[in-house]
Amino acid sequence: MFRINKLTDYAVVLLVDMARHGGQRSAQQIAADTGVPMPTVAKVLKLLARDGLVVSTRGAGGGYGLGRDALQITVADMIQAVEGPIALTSCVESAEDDCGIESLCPMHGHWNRVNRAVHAALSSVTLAEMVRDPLPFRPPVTAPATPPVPA
Amino acid sequence: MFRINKLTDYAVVLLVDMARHGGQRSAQQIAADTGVPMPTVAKVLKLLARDGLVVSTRGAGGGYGLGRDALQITVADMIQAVEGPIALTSCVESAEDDCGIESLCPMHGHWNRVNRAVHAALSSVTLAEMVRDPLPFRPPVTAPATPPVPA
DNA sequence: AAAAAGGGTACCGAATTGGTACGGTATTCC
DNA sequence: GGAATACCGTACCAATTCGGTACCCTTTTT
Repeated sequence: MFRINKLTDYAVVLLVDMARHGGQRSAQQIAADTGVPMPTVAKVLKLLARDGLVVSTRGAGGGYGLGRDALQITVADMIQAVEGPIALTSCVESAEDDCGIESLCPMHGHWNRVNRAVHAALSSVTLAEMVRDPLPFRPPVTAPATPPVPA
Repeated sequence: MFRINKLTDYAVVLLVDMARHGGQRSAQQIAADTGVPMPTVAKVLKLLARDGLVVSTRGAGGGYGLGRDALQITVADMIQAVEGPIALTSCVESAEDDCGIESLCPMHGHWNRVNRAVHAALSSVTLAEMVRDPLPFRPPVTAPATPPVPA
């Protein structure tokens, strides 16, 4: 697991489509263009608009456009807009949860460190990069340099 | 969101506890020590054992011990052991899912790039580091350098 | 005013997750 | 050699979360 929401995946699809076309386009156009069902498009775009990643124009002839340059929109931004603050554990962000277990909490300083590293990684890829080149597609990383230890 | 499983959080707690004590200890001891309910401890330790992060000894006087040096166990290892391969989207790992939507799939080369960055970040923190210093605890990163765009 | 287009809320079904229970197997000690 | 200890494995249930849809309102243009 450890995967992003489907909605976030949609968000990327929509944003890339918008970046490719440029200007204002209606949610319906975008939906027809990407194949994502219209109600879902509306939902995602609204989330993105809340964080300023896209801007909306109401009324006839309105629609959505990118809120800022594609170079200024990172994957971290998208994930945050759709899924809320990037926090790997419940307590990192605001400590509103009391974690239940005592011996668990002293750990969160470390999670914070990990969290920062992940956030940096996610901020390193921009929408502009995704729009550019089609896809290099290198082999996945699912089997990294940690071979199982023989018993 | 974008957070790890509770079970993964437990895994860290258990591993840190084991690293602190060293040697073989029974699941019950570890459970009593950490406050994590016994059945859950057993479940998590079994997952960790499957990937070689811990080794088990059966029978009376048996128990669990670290499978390798704490320096060789990374956060990425733990997450993978508990939650399966680290893949941000469904299709990155094995392409068994057909993604449903056509225009979505050309995106996964990029997700792969992001995935690799995240994996590197998670591999950069080891169990040994988590066992060491109590906690520096710096401010969270939930509000990064991307201010909302004024309408 | 009427039509077009986004805004917002609420709700429901489905999938995942967290947690528990139960019986089985291996090893040690008496 | 039997009993106690401790891990092994599967299956199951409850609860939370997620994805998706429907409905109605507000704004703007023609």
